[in-house]
Amino acid sequence: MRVRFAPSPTGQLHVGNARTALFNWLLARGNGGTFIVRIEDSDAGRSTRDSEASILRDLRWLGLEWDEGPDVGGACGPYRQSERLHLYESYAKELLAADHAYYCFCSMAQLEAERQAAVAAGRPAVYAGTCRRLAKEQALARIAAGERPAIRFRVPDDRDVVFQDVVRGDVRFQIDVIGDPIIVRADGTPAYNFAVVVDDALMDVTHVVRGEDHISNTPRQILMYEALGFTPPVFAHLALVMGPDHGPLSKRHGATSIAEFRAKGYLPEALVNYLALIGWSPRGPAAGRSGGDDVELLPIDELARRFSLERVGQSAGVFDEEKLAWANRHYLKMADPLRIAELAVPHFRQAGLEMNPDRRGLDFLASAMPMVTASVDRLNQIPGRLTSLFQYDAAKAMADLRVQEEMSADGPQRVARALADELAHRPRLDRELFRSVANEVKAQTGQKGKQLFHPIRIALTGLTEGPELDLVVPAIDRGAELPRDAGLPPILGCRERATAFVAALNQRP
RNA sequence: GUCCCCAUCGUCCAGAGGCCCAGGACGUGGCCCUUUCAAGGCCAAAACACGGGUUCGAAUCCCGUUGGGGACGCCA
Repeated sequence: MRVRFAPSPTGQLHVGNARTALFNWLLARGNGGTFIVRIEDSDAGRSTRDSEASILRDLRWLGLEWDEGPDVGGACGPYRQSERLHLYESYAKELLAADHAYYCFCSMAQLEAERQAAVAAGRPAVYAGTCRRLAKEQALARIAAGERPAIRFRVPDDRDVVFQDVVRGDVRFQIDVIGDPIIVRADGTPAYNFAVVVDDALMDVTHVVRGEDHISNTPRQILMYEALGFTPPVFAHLALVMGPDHGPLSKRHGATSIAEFRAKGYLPEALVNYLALIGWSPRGPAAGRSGGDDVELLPIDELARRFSLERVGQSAGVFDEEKLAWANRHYLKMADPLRIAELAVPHFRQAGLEMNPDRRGLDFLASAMPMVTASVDRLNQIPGRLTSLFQYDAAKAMADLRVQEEMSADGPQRVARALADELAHRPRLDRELFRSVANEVKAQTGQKGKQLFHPIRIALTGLTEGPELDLVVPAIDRGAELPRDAGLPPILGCRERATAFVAALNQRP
C-alpha cells in the first residue's frame, strides 16, 4: 500500500488538510504501507518555498513522519512537481500522439463568454469543444505562426464514468458534464489534473485519499489513467471539515491553521487525536450499545492500529474547539511535566515574563506544572495561572476591592498577622511545614476552614483565587531558594510576602 | 443554472431490518467533593429532517421533497 499527501505550498497547513494527511498516515501506518509527501507546486506564481517549509514543519510537529518526500528523497522522486516537468512533457506528447489530447487556441475571454452563455442557457458549464476538431496540421501551422496553445485532454463522449469510492460507494458521473480539461497550460506547465495522474501513477500510489472537493476531478483523472495505460488507484473522498455555522471553515471562526493552534498552546497529540475523531470513530461495531469500549482518547499508534477507511463517515463534520480543548486537557495532564515546562517557556515570555531558565529553572517550573495542568486548557493559559509565583506586590494586592473587603474584618487580619509572625521564625516551607504553620495560625486565631485559608491565600499570593495552597506555597518557597542565575525572574518567599502584606495592611486607611 | 455528495442529541460519533420508546463523547444543567477558581465523581435534559413506499417489523432498504456541502479555472 502506498498513499500520499499532496499539499500545494500556497499557505499554511489548514486543519482540514492536516486531517487528510492524518488519515493517509493512519492508513499507511496501520497497514505497513508507505506514506509519501509530494509538493504540488505546478502553479509557480502562487507556490513558495516558505510555505512548503512551514507545511512540512507542521506535519512533523504533528508527528506525521513520511517515508518519501521532497526533503527525505525516495525511489520515486523528485517529490516536487516543479522538478518533474520533463515527465509531464513526455506524457503530454504521448497523449497528443495518440490523439487523446489536442491543442486549444481559445482565448480566456472567449472561454469565459462561452461559460456564461452555457449557464444562461441551462447547460453544464463545460468547455464547448471549439478546438476539438481542429486538424492537427492546422494546429501545427498556427503554432509555427507563433501562437501558444494550451493542450486539452480529449474526454470520450460515449460513456459515463463510474467508480468505486471506498467511503462513498459507487459514484457515477454523466459524461456530458465533464469538459475537456487543460492538461498543459499555454506556458508549457502542467495543470493539476494531469500532473496528479502522472505523479500518482509513477509513484505507484495505490490509494488516493483526499478531500471531497476533489471528487468531481476523479472521473477525468480516471479517464487519463486509462488513456495513459495506467491502472487507476483506489479512491477515497473524505467529507470536508466545516465551521460552526456549517459553512467552510475560515478565519472568521477563529484559528484554522495548525500553526495557530500550536501558537495557542495545543499539544500535537491532542490535535491529532481530535482530528481523527472528525468523521471517524475508534469505536467499532464490536463496541456494542452497552458502552463497551468507549475510549476516544488514544495515542496515535493505537489510532493507526484501529483505523480503517471503510469506517470513515460520509457526512461533513463541524470543527469543535471545545472538544479539542478537552483532548488537550487530557494530554496536558498525561504529559511529562518537564516537557510541559519547556513548552510553556515561550508562553511565559509572551505574557511578559522574561526568562531563560537553565536546568534548575526548568526543573523548578516542571515542579510547578502539576498544579496548573489540571486546570488549564492550553499552554498559553499557564502563565496566567502561575502569576502568583513571579508577581507579588502587597500594595497592589491591597488595592484590589475584593481583597479590601475580605481583609476589612478582624478575623482575616488576625490570620495575616499571626501568619507573618509564625513565618518569621520558620525556614522555607514545604508541604508539611505549611500544614503545621496553618495549624499554628489556626490555634492562635481560632479561625478555621475558609476563614483561615482564604486570608492566607490572599496574604501569600495577593489573589483571591488560584491553585491549591498546599501546592502553591511550597512552590513559592522552592522558587525563593532558586539561585539568581537559574534564569527565572526572582521569586519572593512566603516569609517576605507575609511581612510585606502585614505592612500594607497596617498602612491602609 | 448543471452535475456530484451528504442528512441520528447544540456538536462529534455508535447503530450495517427486530438487540433502539436509539448508545457513547464534548458541551450544557444539577448534585457531591472542596480553604478559592478549576479539576474529578455522580445524575439529568437533549436527536433518527419531512413525505411516501418495501417488510410481519425500518434510524437502518427504495423513491421523492426539503435542507446542507462540494465541483463546474490555462488554482490545486
